[in-house]
Amino acid sequence: MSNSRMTVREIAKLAGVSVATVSRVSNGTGQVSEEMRRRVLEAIEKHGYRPDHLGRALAAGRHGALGLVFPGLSGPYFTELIQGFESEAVPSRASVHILCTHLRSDADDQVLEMGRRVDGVAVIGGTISDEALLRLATMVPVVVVAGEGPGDIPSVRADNVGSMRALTRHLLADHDLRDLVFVGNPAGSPDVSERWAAFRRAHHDLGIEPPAEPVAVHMQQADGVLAADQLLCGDRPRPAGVVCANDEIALGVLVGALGRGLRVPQDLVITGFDDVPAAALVTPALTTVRQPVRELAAEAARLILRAAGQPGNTPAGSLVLPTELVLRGSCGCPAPPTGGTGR
Amino acid sequence: MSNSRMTVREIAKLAGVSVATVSRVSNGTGQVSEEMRRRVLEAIEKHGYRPDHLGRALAAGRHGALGLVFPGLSGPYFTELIQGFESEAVPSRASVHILCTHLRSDADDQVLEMGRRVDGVAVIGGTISDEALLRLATMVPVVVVAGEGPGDIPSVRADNVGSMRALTRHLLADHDLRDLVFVGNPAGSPDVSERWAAFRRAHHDLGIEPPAEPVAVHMQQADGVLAADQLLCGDRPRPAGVVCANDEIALGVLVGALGRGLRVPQDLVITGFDDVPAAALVTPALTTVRQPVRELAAEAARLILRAAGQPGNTPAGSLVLPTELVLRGSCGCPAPPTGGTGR
DNA sequence: GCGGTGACAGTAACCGGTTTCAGGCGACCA
DNA sequence: TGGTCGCCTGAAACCGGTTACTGTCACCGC
Repeated sequence: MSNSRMTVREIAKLAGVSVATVSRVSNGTGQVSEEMRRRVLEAIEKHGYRPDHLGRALAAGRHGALGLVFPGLSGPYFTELIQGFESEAVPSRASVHILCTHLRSDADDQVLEMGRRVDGVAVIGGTISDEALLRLATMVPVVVVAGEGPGDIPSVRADNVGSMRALTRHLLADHDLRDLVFVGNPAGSPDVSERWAAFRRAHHDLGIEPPAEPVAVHMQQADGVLAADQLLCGDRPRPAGVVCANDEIALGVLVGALGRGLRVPQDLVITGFDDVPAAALVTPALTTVRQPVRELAAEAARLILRAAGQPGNTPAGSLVLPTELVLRGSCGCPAPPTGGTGR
Repeated sequence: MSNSRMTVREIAKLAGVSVATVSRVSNGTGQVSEEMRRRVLEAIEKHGYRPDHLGRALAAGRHGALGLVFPGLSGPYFTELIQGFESEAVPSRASVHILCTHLRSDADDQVLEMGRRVDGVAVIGGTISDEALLRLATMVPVVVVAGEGPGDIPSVRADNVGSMRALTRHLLADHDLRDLVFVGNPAGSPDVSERWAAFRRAHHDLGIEPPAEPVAVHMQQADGVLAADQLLCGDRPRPAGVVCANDEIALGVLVGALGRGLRVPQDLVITGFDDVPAAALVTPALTTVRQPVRELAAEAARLILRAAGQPGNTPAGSLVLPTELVLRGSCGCPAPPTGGTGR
């Protein structure tokens, strides 16, 4: 195998056949005699020929690629998302292009540029403007993940409302807690926005006045530690429970609380959202909501692949995947049977 | 703007000019009279024409894309890596293809396939076989990140040895600790392998016998919790210090230790590696080694872009970025001035 | 008036594949 | 022996851009 900068025409010449035959052999399409096939394969093998993706894609009118757009990478949620998406795309021989719009002002343009390089795009909710989303959708199939798209752009998301409402109700009714705070920034993502709304709703359901404002922080563990600083430091009365927008924040709050010598759940109840691996393992184990993140992304990839495969370019309707309330020790529920992993 | 499935030739016909003129206008190259330019721009605007990336790339003989290959996504380290890489690629109008080989048996093939779709690839050390790496390098410029490549494949990595040796020496000599354990799997990645070797080396430097085996776990927080279970649970004598292969493991161990009522650093010293944001914020703050992960990845992207820009396809030599020992409370050093963030 | 020059536009080749279509050829049948 | 049919092969068109090259025309100086 020499240089791989061989073209069909060169291989054809070397094998003494036509380019059509080389193409047929390398794709396994059409009828080719044994003798021809042997000659072609020999030449291909000898020179390490591999057809160029660009030529192939151009002829096929298909890029063989999917795009994934997200605001920024933070924590297990996004890594799960990426892996779920990727694991669905790769077996379909589609490569995965990522675009991380994080704080970039020209995000919309970059997304549109991506639209010319892939066969379909999954956009995490709240990442780009509705206008850009709509324009993108005129170019390629688009799916919004964890959020809702404008127009009839389909979406794939988890059931935030049901579980968060159940979780909050559990704290308020079953554990008879008052003075809950919500940690997370509703303006930061559609998911958090829904969770905050459901948190308030659960209060109203029971005729309890919810807090007026959330503790608006970002979504990483460090932000949870900061929130703990803010909530537990000195002067203000300590809340009875901290309902966090995700597990990472919750783990940060947990570390902050334990580091201050507080006992969880006796002195402070903490809950998360996502059920990341660490949630089951910390002491006390974290009460949270299990969300099928990987599946969510895989479903998005499937939708796009299906739509890209058809001429009609129309991804089918939206999808809401179920979530599951996971009660563990950090809300005051008895810890599971033994200190088992629960993984 | 109607459908974007317009071609140069259609636009040319609509504007009453030749394709060459359309191309010149849309690229801003060559000389075009004001009148022609106006007509073309009008047609482009009216029909929402955007040149197809495939045709362009084919003509240019360049994909306009870089690849990034990693074993699996876990934690802040990889998210930083991706973001660093991406933030360098995007301004150069290169899209980023990712490939997550995680447990896939056909990883080598998939990497070679990627080699036909991009202008260059960065591979995280220890992700694919040396053979695949060498073949990949015959197709496109390749850089190994956090590890060493076979042959003359260039690499970009952080100085693991110097800092880990200094850190271990600090624990042994300055804090006079014995019975240190190392948590991390040297076989899992070149980075950990170097850190484990440096940990042992520091022992030998001082004539102290290092532990024969590391506590081999993966690199996530949950794995740290598991390691804590294993190390602190009951029967065996508790080690004096736990040197972790990264901060996530360390945070897991910390949570595990605090959850058991141990005091850190009085009862147990814990150190990490990476200096993730949470490291400075937990109580006690984590002694660790700061590693410029984002810069590492950005440097890799720059190397590849440079090599891809030249015909010679030869990325220049390797690069070792400096790291920095960060002493905080978890090793027994006095906590920094106040509880400040140190971020 | 003529040759030279510079600005601009268009034709056609090219990038590297796939695929249509037409034709050659042997087998088989009447 | 002539006619069909089916299998195989190759020439050429095509995918959607870019660009080398050719040509036209106006304007300039001598």
